[in-house]
Amino acid sequence: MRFMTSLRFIDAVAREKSIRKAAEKLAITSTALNRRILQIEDEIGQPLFERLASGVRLNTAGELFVQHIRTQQADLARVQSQIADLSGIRRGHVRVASGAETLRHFLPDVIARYRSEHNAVTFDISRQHGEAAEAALASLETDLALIFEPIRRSDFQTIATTRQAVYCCMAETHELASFDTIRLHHLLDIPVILPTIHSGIRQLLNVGLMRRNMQLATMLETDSQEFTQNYLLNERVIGFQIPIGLPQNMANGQPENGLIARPIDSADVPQGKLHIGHLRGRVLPVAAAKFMDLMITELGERFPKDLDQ
Amino acid sequence: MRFMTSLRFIDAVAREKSIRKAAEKLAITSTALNRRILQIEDEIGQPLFERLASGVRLNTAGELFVQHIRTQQADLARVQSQIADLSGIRRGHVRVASGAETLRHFLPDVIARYRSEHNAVTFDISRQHGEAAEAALASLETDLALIFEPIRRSDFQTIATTRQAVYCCMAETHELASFDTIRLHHLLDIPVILPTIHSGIRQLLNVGLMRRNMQLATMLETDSQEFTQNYLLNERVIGFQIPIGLPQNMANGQPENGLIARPIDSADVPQGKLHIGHLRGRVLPVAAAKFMDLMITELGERFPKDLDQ
DNA sequence: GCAAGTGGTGCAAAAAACGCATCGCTATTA
DNA sequence: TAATAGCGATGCGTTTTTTGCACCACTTGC
Repeated sequence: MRFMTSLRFIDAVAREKSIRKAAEKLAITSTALNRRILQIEDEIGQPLFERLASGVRLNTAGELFVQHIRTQQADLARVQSQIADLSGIRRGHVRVASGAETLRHFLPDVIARYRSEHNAVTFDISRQHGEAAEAALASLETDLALIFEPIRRSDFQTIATTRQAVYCCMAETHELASFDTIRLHHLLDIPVILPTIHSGIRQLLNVGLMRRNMQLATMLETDSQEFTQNYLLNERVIGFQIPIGLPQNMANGQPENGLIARPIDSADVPQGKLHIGHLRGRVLPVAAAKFMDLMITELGERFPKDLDQ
Repeated sequence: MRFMTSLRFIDAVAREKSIRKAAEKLAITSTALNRRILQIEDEIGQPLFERLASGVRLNTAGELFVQHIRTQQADLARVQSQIADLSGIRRGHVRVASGAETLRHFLPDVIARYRSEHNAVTFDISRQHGEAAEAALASLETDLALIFEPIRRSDFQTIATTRQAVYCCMAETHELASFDTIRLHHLLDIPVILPTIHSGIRQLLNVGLMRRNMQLATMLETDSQEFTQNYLLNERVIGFQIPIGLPQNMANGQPENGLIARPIDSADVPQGKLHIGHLRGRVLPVAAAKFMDLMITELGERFPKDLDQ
């Protein structure tokens, strides 16, 4: 899109906060980039950047203008997507921001299912905790977000939610594997691996622990699910997960690969909601909108009783 | 705005339905314009226009793209307006579509009042009946519309209304000038000048006449208020107007320049509403938003009892 | 006080846009 | 049916714009 070039350049400079750095990324010389910016500023009638010794920074006018550029880019993408949709083949690009929970099973499954019908559509999946995902929606860096509790910003528009209880994961030989439901007091003195405070799971656990004035024997804190799952096989520790992050068999209580999952009683730790949504007021590109529909369908199939639309 | 050139050109071709005609308006050769369009179509990956022997016409993709261009232009205007507003001087351009009623006294007064404070703001005032004004809002050719009954489209967002009774205008020597309020049956066999069917006044009159199963002695039908006002001095005919279209003295029942106005009893002809509004969902440029505020203020001063917000 | 950054500028080369002349096509008109 | 007028598309030489190089003026950090 030739007519977008100058605008893309300004966006890049705003992100890099430096003309020379942006020029390098854009594979042109800093002088050409500099002059494009001066030209736009001249046309606007006011500077968009403050010049600092260490680079540049958007001024108020620049903030307004860059916001315009980003909404404009997003709208152009939507229009292109709709136009591509006219010609039969669904073409397009979908950007999803999500917490780690959905990355292992849910998103791969849904994307495979979607691409089996529309293989011209491409994806960007970025792993981000809730707050960052909401910011990415607002700056139009992503189209859709999956956020597991809590929703912070009012400009996040939830399209569907599904209730998810917190599960304990452990080796199938673990002493707690014999319970159908885990109570918090069962976990006293049992070493646990906790997700970091950015995770909704951790925040729900904290609510339950505060209520009971309890503390867990935290042996390790990590954002890595891969680490947690693998470590559980080596030691008699407990990890935490929500059903959507588990293989379907494990979510149903059966063991898999030596691991087993058991829900925590919802009287001890409240259930949370996984939100699927987008930026309020945005019209999504066709591909993104259809992909969201499919995610909701898939959620309905996996958790028929717990889906809210 | 150099980066908008290609987009403006496409918009122009879409409006003219001809590359050569658009080129003439844009003061370039048809060949240059033709190549810009081919280039954009190439970048989009699909044609935007159907080529006919008599010119070009937007195809479906083109409709989508041109709609994008227009919203983009409107949003850019808003951003420019906000940026200009940052530097203290309010600068900008306001486009108003209105029926004839407000053109004689109300709009000139309000614009003069506005420009006495913000003389860098410029205006486009286009006279259009309700339906066309709503279409102009939807295609982003105008920012604000003043429409006197009825509102047809659901994407028109009313911000304020004021009730307006239909008045009879006549020479002050006219036999009906002695009544404080005119009843429809007074008008039997008295020659009248009617506004055309596009006018809200005409439509309200029709409602009253239908109810009473009456017909007026229509001597002439015209959209021109200038004609009507001047003709009333020459013959014993009646014209129709709403208060906002009258000098304030006449609206208060006093004669002016040999003419006088008397309201029709609202039991005979229902009162109508003058709507001030814009396209639903649009964020107006600063100048337009402030101008709308001032119009509403002015309405409140002129018709303190009849304003709804 | 020097080195390593930054954004800005003069000038020549490269690239893009433009205007002219002309083609091929279609609908209208004689 | 043949001539004509109007349309968009294209080849080519010219003009305008954009780019890259070399360099300046300036600030920051050591």
